[in-house]
Amino acid sequence: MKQQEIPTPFCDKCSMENGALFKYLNRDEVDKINFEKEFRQFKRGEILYTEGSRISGFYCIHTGIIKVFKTGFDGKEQIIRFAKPGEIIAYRSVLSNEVACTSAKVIEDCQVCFIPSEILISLVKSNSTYAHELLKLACHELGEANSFITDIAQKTVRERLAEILLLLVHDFGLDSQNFLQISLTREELANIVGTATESVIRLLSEFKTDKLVELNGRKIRILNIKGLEKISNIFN
Amino acid sequence: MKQQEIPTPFCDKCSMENGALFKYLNRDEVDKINFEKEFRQFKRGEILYTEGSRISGFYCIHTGIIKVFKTGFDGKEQIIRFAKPGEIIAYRSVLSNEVACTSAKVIEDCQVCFIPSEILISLVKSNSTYAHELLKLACHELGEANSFITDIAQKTVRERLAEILLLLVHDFGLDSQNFLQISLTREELANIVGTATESVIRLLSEFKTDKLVELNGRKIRILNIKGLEKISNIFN
DNA sequence: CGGTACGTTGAGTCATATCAACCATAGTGG
DNA sequence: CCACTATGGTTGATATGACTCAACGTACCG
Repeated sequence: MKQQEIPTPFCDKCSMENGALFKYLNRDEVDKINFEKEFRQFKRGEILYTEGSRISGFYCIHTGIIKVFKTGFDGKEQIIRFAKPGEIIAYRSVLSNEVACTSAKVIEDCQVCFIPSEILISLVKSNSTYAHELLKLACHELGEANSFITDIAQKTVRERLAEILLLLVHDFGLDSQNFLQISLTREELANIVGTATESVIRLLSEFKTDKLVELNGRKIRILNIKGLEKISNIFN
Repeated sequence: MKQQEIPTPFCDKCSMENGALFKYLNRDEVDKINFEKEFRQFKRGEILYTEGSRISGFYCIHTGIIKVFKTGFDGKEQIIRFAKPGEIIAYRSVLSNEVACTSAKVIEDCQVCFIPSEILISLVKSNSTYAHELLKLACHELGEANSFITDIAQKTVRERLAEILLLLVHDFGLDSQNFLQISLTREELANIVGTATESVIRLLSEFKTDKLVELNGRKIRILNIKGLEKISNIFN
């Protein structure tokens, strides 16, 4: 009953256009996914899966934003990445057949499709172009992880914060008034940068005095991209 | 001529046994690799490839140890991982078709096989089991990268150094007298941990006073694994 | 024998974490 | 409707881990 209230998203459309990953599937394969997939909705704060659990499928994001994070030994979150519409999460665990190495929590209410592991595995086996695309995706993420490691190991908190702001601009964009199109708590920002909440607050307000950003609670307006680039030492 | 002086390694043997990756290939595929591959030798300090360059193939390590690292914007190395016999490097760039995001430098004299990109790509296309294994490898490395990010972001240098020592024990083992089977400069250790050389020196000598290790130049003798585990807060 | 690379130690500095207090906001329940 | 509580944001004071700089020791190498 409930399923009729919620219009099931045009997943084949979503798949073919949004997610670069699905455009290599043929009609039959897309039909199979559409048949097997399960549509789900989550609200901010809800958890899709947690670190250490065994995963029975992966998620394709239709709307909303999800944060993927690890929990350090003292309980502090380290945000690894964000997933937005068109992207998939949990595929790492499915493909490596390991337990989840991260947890996933909703940042902005989302609609997702849950697709059973076997589908992904069978696609890898039957569609070599698709397998290659998945490899590209995984290898690309690996490259990004390597950069992130180097940054955290070598840059100051100040540099990293500037860099993360730019990364968020790149990934989520700005609205017509240059407000960042993703809204995070200071704590979440700290958990990306890998620092304390108070440090983020202090540095943000420094950026504000330097006319690099404007602050309105969680709304961050980006005033000077060049300035942030300079601070972040972004070009390697 | 020179090639006759150096006995070409039994790469199909090496391939089938050492490298988990190659055991999924059939006779024809192994033959093709053996035909196309190029045997190469490098001495400590030599460079196999550098960050930013386009890669025309990947390397399979037969003997020796190679460090894979990124160069930070101030020229400081961040070691991402070590590659040892049976492992492959540079596959990330080949598969993602991106320029190298790391450099590779010899730590211990090595013999490697260089295998052209096309071979790897064609294997991915023709052998789905192999593609799946590569995916597992990449996804597994991704999981390790995520852990490393969390560690660097949250743990102290002291904790990380202890953890790295344990990781080296795990990956390279101890000899009969409990000496670590890989020899690194203090600077290299620092470049894994993500700290300054002096900090590594100071912490190592603290570990020594605490009877956790014994130091003999680059030879490190591990005396108390449990103690190091305790310091490293290793169990997440 | 001088040169080069590596290792060690000490002293001083600074960025960042920690601790604590306080304010703002919104949701809850009596 | 108002106190109540929880959550998040901010600021200040203080502590300290880790970096930097500098000097010096050591070992190997041609």
